[in-house]
Amino acid sequence: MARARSEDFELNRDGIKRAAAALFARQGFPGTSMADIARACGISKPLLYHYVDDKYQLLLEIAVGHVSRLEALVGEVQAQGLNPTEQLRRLVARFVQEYAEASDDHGVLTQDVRFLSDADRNHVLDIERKIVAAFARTIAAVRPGLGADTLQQPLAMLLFGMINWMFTWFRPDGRLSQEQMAPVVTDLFLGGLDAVRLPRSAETVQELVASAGTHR
Amino acid sequence: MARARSEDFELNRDGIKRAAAALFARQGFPGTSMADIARACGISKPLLYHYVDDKYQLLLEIAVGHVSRLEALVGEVQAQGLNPTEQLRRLVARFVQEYAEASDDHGVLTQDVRFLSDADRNHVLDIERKIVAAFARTIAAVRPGLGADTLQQPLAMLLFGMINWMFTWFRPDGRLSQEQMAPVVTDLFLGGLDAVRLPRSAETVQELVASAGTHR
DNA sequence: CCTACCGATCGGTAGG
DNA sequence: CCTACCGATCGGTAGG
Repeated sequence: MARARSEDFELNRDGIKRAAAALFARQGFPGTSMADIARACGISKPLLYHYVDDKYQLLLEIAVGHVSRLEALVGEVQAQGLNPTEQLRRLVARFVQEYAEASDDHGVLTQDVRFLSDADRNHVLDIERKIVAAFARTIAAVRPGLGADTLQQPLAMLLFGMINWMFTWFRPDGRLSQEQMAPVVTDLFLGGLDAVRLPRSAETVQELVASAGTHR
Repeated sequence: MARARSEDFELNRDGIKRAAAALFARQGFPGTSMADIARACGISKPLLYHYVDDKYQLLLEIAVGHVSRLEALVGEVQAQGLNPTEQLRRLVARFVQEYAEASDDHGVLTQDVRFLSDADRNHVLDIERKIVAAFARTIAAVRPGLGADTLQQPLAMLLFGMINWMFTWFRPDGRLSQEQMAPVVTDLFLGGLDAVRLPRSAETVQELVASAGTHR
């Protein structure tokens, strides 16, 4: 029966993608050979090529798959109708959880997107930009007024910095779990939001320097 | 005269290291060939090997050089005798400045340390740990009491997350300069520090779950 | 005529 | 400071 075989094909294909993601995350895309991936799966290289067209396709599917799940996650949280603060808290918690569950995919996304073609990379970056924009809108709703167009995007990136960077140092066997770290991140961010002041624009700084010069 | 040639040798060597850092940062260590580096320097591959022993040596010197400059930076700031808050503000400002000036070295340090040998990587990580410990002590001095041993290290890593991640998205030609972003980061972090609560320890959570189970 | 799968090797290029 | 090369390994595919 053709259907049973097809199921195995997809199952094996998923296993290969998971093995490839683990190796890409550890060794980088150029540092990983198809022979490495085949060895990790316990199959021959020709059999590996039975399941995937080439090495590049693996990278593309891992990156697009992960970023698409993150995009879906944003939609789920938005659909819950929470107030801005609770929505941000929920977004951070869900992202930390997803990163922890798909840490290899996360590593590939943050390290190896540069090896995609321009078109494919832009596709991934477009989805990432949508996600950042959703975070930025939630941040603007939490603290309206303060430099909405200037600061909300950089603030969203600082928040992503904390949670993205977490998975370069975080050890699951440490004293704190991901579930415990997520609220620490959100508390720190929400608490600090009120302390942030809109900096002078670069142009204003230059004007001040210029006018200070005339007073010499 | 041998001395004149030696000066040129070191100058050329520095140029090669800067070119290599730019390529490693862009393409990764395994994705960069010695031919790439020679081409970027406008020299032949054999001449490149006149200046450096091998590809690995370039990676090691770039990583150790950068992390050593960061360590020296910490010492400089500590020697200024500032109060904890001002010391943290100064540390962040100087690190952001150093990252901006040595963005290629920074990219290599954050992406390619994994390709060092165990011994060399541990040497680099030891210096990094000293730097993180210095930040953690300053944070503990700013906000004493709250989970000193449990949270100060993770909080330092969250701070590093914000400034390390900055250089994956920051564009120098954008609306905000590094000089403007540094105080935003520090304000956000210092302002949020008071909002952070010590989470229940993992053990306590497990005890609660276990005792909740007995009440069913 | 299909798939699943092997040992061996292809044309090119890596670091040296 | 060049061309010319090496042992090995790369991503990908041949025949069977």
